[in-house]
Amino acid sequence: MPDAVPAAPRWRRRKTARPAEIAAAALEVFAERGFAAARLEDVAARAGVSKAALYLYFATKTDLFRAVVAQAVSPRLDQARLLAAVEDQPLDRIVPTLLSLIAAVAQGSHIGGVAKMVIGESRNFPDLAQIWHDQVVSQALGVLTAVVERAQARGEARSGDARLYAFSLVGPMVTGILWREVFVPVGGAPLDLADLAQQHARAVLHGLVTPSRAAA
Amino acid sequence: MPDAVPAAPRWRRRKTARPAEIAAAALEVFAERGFAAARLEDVAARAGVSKAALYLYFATKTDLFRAVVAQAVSPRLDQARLLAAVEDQPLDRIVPTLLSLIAAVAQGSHIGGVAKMVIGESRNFPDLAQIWHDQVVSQALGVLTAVVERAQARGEARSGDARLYAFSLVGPMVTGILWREVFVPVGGAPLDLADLAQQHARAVLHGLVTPSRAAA
DNA sequence: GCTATTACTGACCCATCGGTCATCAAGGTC
DNA sequence: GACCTTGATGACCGATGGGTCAGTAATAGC
Repeated sequence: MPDAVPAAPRWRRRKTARPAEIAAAALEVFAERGFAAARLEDVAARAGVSKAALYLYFATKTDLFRAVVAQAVSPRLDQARLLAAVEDQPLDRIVPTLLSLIAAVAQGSHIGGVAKMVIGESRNFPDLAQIWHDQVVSQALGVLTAVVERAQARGEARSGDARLYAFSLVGPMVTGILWREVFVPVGGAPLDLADLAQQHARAVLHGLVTPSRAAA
Repeated sequence: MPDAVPAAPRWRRRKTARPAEIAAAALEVFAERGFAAARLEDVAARAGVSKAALYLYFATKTDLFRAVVAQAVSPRLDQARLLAAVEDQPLDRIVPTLLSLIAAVAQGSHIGGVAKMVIGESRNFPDLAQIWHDQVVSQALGVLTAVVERAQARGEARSGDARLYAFSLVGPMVTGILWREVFVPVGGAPLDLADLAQQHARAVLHGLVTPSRAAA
């Protein structure tokens, strides 16, 4: 035999890369199984690392969970602020834009999975539900409420509770996102969020009832 | 001392009453903690029975879970059929009725909790998500889709994908129910489902944009 | 009352999984 | 190339909680 082949080392030291990799793996596992049912062994395996290595970067399973949610939240925050910036356009121009953006964000991220997980574990981790509420849901709802109020002030939108109207606007998107997350994997009919955004925007803005018959 | 007081027996034999009581207790615990984090000991305690007694009526924790969901589902099924019966009224009469009914049902039952639990455990118990889909969500969505299609056939509703319109109709209610379940306990602003039903009905039917400006 | 039946319990077993630790080896430094 | 720091590991511990079972006491039948 020739000189021993310099076999690939059994592992490498990658202090900076690890945390993000672990958090990403954890996101997947938590989103699939929920917090309680997720096994750290699985997270470790998916991150290509031993279970003990997790504890070099995260003190407890709960801390890891928090980190994962926080990581999933912060990029969305920026997006929410971006939304807020667009505000001063007529209602029937801004609403389709906002809803389409929600659709796009939902498709290009793991928000659905995180939402599912936060919903499922909300009683066990109230502080997490709170973070999610304060930093994501409440923000988004606030932006929409403000948009509606502004439109009302301009006499452009029907009077009524602006916050409830915000529910009218996002509700179908939220439901659609959860639908895809929960029911499509078990045989539910697929759902195109972009189509939903488009059509729902038209519906809430101008009404489902055909104009000829409308009589508020 | 006089004759021994005939102390209340330490427990009673109540073969027929137990299963329902256990299922009710389990509903509460599962809805609070989710499946994995729920302890059978807690279920037993809340049912006023020992843990071992659970196994006289349910073979495994999973079976108990199934029973709970099934029990929560079947009454709703009837309600769904009832909905379907009302169908042939003008859209702007039937929609407020349906949405208000959803609000009432949500307030008078544990549907919210069950939904939360099914969402959270959907990957761990796909068959449960399926049951819930087939027997509740899909039914309800079907009723709404049919209502919309009928209205479209009468030229009463705007054209478009009837199923997506069904999302436009229920989405805000679903979101509201989850809001109450998840965020209100951690400081989210309270939400009146009846108000939401009322106002949302007006919004989707006749449009958020003030009639004078409307121009589909 | 006496007995047979069985609903119910308390104490136990043991698999799973979060968390720890002694040890190893990658790789920077001189 | 020798040494040291430290990222990483595998084998382990202990608690938790699902599930079991021999025994106990409520009650139906006579």
